[in-house]
Amino acid sequence: MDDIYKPETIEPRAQQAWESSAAFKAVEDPNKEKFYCLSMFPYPSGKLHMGHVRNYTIGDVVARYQRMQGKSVLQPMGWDAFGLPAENAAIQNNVPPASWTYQNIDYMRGQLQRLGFGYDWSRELATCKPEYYRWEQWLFTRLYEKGLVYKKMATVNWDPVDQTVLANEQVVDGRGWRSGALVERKEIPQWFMKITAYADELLNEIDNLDGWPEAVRTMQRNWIGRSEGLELVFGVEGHADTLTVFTTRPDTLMGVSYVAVAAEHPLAIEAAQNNPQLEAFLQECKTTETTEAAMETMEKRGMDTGFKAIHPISGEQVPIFVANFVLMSYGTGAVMAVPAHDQRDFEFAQKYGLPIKQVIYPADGSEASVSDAAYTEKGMLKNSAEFDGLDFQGAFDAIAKKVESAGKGQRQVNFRLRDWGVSRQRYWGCPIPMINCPSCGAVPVPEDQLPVVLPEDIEFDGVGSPIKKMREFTDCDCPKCGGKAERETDTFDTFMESSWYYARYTGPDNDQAMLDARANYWLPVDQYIGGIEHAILHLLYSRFYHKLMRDVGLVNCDEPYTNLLTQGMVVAETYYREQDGGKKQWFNPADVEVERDDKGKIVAATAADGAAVVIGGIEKMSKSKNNGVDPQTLIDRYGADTVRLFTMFAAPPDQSLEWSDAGVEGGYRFLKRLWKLVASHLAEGDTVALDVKALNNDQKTLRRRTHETIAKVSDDIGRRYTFNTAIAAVMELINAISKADDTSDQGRAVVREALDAIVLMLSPIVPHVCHQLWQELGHTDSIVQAAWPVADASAMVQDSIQMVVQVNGKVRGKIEVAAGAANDAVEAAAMADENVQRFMDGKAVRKVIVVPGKLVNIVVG
RNA sequence: GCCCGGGUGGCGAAAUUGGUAGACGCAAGGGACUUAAAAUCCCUCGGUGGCAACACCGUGCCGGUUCGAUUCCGGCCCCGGGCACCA
Repeated sequence: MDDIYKPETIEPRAQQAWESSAAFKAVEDPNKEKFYCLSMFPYPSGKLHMGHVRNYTIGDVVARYQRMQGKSVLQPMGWDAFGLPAENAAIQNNVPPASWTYQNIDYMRGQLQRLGFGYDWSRELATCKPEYYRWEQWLFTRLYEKGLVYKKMATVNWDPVDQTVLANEQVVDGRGWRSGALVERKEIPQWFMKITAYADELLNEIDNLDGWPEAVRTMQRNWIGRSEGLELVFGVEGHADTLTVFTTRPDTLMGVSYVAVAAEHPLAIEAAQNNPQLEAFLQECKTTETTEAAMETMEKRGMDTGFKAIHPISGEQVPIFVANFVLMSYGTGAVMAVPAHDQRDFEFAQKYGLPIKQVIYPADGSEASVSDAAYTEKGMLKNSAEFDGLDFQGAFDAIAKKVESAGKGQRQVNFRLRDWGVSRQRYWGCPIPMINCPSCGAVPVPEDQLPVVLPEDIEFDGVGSPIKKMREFTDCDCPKCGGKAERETDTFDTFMESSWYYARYTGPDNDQAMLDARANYWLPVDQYIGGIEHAILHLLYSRFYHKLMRDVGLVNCDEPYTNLLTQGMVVAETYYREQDGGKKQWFNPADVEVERDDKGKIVAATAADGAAVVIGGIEKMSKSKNNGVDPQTLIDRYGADTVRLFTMFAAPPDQSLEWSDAGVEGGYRFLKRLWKLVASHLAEGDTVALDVKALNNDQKTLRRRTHETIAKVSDDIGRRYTFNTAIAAVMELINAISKADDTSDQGRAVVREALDAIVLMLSPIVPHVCHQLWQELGHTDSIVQAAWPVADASAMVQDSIQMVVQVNGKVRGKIEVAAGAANDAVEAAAMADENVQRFMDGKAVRKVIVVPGKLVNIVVG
């Protein structure tokens, strides 16, 4: 055996062995337990970043571990290939988005292979291929027939200079990122999927997802946001129209002092016709960003329309205001305001001199002022006419009954969750398979005309999607009436593709159907692994999609992912320089020199040109912030195993990982030690068979540590997913072996048993070096298929154990007692300890707590 | 602003169910080997005091529950993620 660790030799050799034996080919074997291990597929942005390496290493460790448990494993990989960055790159490099994407896929596939991940590459898919997205189009037309798809007006960011729709990411401080123009809100017709029709099921089944992190389940529950309330109809004085609002606090109804409507609301527009000031305000409202964060943090402003709303119970007239925080496309475009009991309404009322009428008081009769802030607790009603004295629920019921019988409202369950807008006015996406006919309206593309193929050979200038002007794409005949019609040129939200790819991996070669029987062998995914940033949107959309596919008969389970591991982000420091016009130029950490204070904190930074850059704070590694660390450099230098080892050792998987180059070297050193340990053991010649009855105490101790380590590592990898502590445990065992200097036959046999176990336990994490070491240790099977080691309980029995003795909760001594010693014997031994005696100091013993096997606490005083 | 996480040595972290705070590793310092360097090996390594034994302090901050709190509860500060068109 070569006594020097040479990853550059052993890694390609191991990979060839796996490839030629088709080691990771997934087989639908009905006689084996299946395990579907899935990592979130990457967007092919150019090259792998550390977040990918981390994600895919975790997945590969889990998949290899499960294979060693004897299961039939599916671990696939593919490409989330549609998206905005391809369009940006197309403009920058003057290359069509398709060829840019395909080049990136080729490069990144090579990187994944270089890292030795055990994927079944025969199942690889790319979402930008018609063979993939045709089924998405097919499902969409089925859902249209089922009434789960509809079109309505919705708000977008409009760049008035470029005459194009912008993504939220393309709006920087309220301006278009390319034109710099003030971005406006615009309402355009868009396609929606009725995710709200599944809101109840999506919410209720969260209770069953006990393999998911509690944080994600809570976030999803809050996002869906079920609330029970009342829909109320306000009349409008001198007007035929009415205003409908929803409230979860009908008990405060008698405290309503105004109603607020969106700037796009018909009443607002009507009022503005003879009011230039109001018209100017409506125009201003159009320039607020549409993100919820922007809406919630901006200054709340409004203006009186002059219209009066008629209270559904009192008949009192209250002013109707236009408010910049009400959006036409969310809910009914109107809200009722109770300044005394809602903080936002309170601030608005103070600003515009509107009445603040308190109608809720603490039930215990104490005082609650509304002069400085709203009183938002539930309590008892006053100043509410016939409802005085009722509590929240009593008032809710009474008011509901009253408005229902008057036909002015009804009880309603409302969800925060809104229907999913899937239209995007962009080129590089899946064409929406609909046709707009002047006489028939929207008509789905018939199945025999699918797929609607996105033209890939196009000129791309970045101002609008090129297919919108492409007559050969848009011109078509109406499938219904045969007349001239126009094809839809919007494309799907890219979340559509990522919502069902996990299912397509089970049968990616099927050109007759979206899914087949293989889906029901593999699904649901047993372990899904991906970034915490996907905790809500992607995971909720794909849960929704799974139910859609179930309800058209394609899958027979209810949820797509049984267990979920949300890995923390790989974060790094950001550096930038502000340019003219407020744009930021981002610098990669690799190109920045930093100055640290004596505590190691970064205090100043300079770029390669020697001039200072601004320290932008630690953020998720991303292309837009240019703070990614290129894993390729490390792979080239140390090999795949070192990179895999370090990413798994540096932090537990669900925690965010702050990148630092230091530490990788330590991983490399560890692998060299491991290699040398095996090499020097083998150099001493053959070992005899282990005879557990012939072991001396030291040999027993080392063997006990081996089996304790097996137990711990199995638990850490199989149950806890704390790979960092698993690696630490193996390191401790290796340190123990290195210290042992026992050249006797049985001494060497104990070491041999430990080495076999170590190589097996490390093989999911550092598979290349373990593949080689396994062979060197004389095994003829491939370690990929080898069985995971099992801890021998009889080897872990201990005769005596150490216990801690505390006096008043502070450690004052340690005692050695027989395992399983009785409490009073332990207590007596604790009292006898010299240092313990010193601290008891003749004081009265008030209490003694014995925690068997752990500690004794003597309370004196 | 709202929802969800996190905060422990110089650094990454460990402590799994309320029971020895700092395992394992990195960096640093000292030593061995070497003509030298690299590599490797050994030792030290939370702070303060002490020759030492040992003592006191210490898990973002303030308070509480408990024999005992990094862990549970209340309040606050800071950092990260998400907020529906980045993926």
